[in-house]
Amino acid sequence: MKLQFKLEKTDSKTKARIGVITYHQKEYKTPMFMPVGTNATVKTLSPEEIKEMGSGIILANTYHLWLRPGEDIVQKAGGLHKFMNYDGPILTDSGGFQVFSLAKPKDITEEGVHFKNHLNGDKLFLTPEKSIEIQNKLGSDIAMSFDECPPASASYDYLKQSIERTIRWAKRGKKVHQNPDQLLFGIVQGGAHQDLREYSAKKTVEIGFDGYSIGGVANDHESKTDMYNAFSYSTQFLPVDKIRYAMGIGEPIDLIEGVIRGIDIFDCVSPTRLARHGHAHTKNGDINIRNSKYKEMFEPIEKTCNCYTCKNYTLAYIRHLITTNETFGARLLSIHNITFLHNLMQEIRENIEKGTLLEYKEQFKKDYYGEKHE
RNA sequence: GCGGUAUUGGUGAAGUGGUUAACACGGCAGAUUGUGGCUCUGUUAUGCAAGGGUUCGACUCCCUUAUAUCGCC
Repeated sequence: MKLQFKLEKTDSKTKARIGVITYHQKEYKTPMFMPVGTNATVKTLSPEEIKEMGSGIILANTYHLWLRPGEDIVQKAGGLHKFMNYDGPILTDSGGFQVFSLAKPKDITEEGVHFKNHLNGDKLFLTPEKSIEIQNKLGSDIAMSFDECPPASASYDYLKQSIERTIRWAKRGKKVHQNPDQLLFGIVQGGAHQDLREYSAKKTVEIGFDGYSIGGVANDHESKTDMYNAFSYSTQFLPVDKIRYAMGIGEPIDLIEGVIRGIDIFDCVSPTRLARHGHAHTKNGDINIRNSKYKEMFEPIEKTCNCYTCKNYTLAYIRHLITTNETFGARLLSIHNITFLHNLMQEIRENIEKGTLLEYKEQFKKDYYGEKHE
C-alpha cells in the first residue's frame, strides 16, 4: 500500500505548504519532522513511545542495515515494519551520506563507491542498483536514490561533475526499482550554487520521481544563508504536488526557514543525539542538562511542555541520569526533544493556516536566541 | 616506648635542588544537522602535611611537630 501525498494549502506570503500524507488509513500532516532510527530503532525509544509522541514517518538507514543484520534477514522477517514492530511509514536513506563520510573522492567511480566498513574495515562496494535492491528488500515506504553528497565547499567543477554522476546514478536506480509499494525519491545537489541547484533539480525532475530531496546541506559548516539559499534554489524547480524533503536538517530555526522555502519534511539525528549528550531543546534556547545549575532544580525542563518527560520528571533527576550515564536519561531527553520538534511543526502548520508564519518565526527567534540575537 | 617508611588538586599519581608541578580520571564549560551512545575543544593545585632552617634558588636537602603505616620490645 503506497504512501500518498496531497497538497492542501500554499501560504500566500511564503513558499510554505501544508499537505497530508495518507498511509494505511491514517493521515499525517506536513510540514513534518522525522526522527531517525538508523539501526531500525529510534535510539532508546520503543515504537509505542514514537507513536505517542506523534511521529509519522521515521527514517532507517540502508547502509547500517545492509551491514547488520543484512537486508535478507529483514526481508525474511517480513520487512522493516514487522521486523521492528512499527506500522507507521518508514523512509530509508540510500547510503549516499555514508559515502560522504566514509569514502574518499578517489574511491568514487562511475560504477559505484568503494569504501571501508566502519565496523571492521572490510572493503565494501555500493552502487545505485545495490542501494535500491537493499531498500526494496528492507521494504521501506520511501526509498532514496543513491547520490553523492559532496561538501558545500567542494569546487564548482567538482560539484558540477558530481551532479552529473548523481543524475546518471538516479537513472540507474530508478531503472531497477521494482517495489510497487515503495516510493522513490530523487536528490537535488549543487552546494550553494544557484545554477547548479537549478540544473540538478531540473534534471532530476526530468527523470521523474515520487518526491524530491534537497541534499548536501548542513554537512560542511556552510553558512545559514548558503543553506537557506540551497533550499530556495532547489524547491522553485520542483513539482508542487510532490513531497520536498530536506535531508539531515534539524535545528529548530532551520526547520522554520526550510518550511518558508517550500520544504515539507525533514529528518535529523539531532534530537536523539543531543539527548544522548545531555542537551534539551526549549523555547528559550537549548540547555545542557549537565550544567551544575540544574542539580537542584526539581521542576520539568519546560513547564508548558506536554511530553511524557516533562509531565513526570524533573531537571535534577534527568541531570542525575545523564551524569551517571543511565540510558533512561537519554530516553527521557529523546522523548522531550522529538516532541519539541513535533510541537514546533504543529505550530508552524497552525501559523501557515493563519497566514502568520513570518511573525511566528520572528517571535520564535526572539524567544530562542534572546533579544540580542541579530 | 624504640626503629624504619611515607604524606604532592576531588581521585590515582609523575617530578627530584633551577623558568608557568607531567599525565590520567573526575569536575566545570563548549562543540555536535541524510547517527560510531563515539568523539573533540577549553578549563580545573598562586601550591607539594604544618612550622622552621640551609641555599642565589627548595615539592626536592636538614630539623621539629602532626598523621598514616610496617617492624621490634
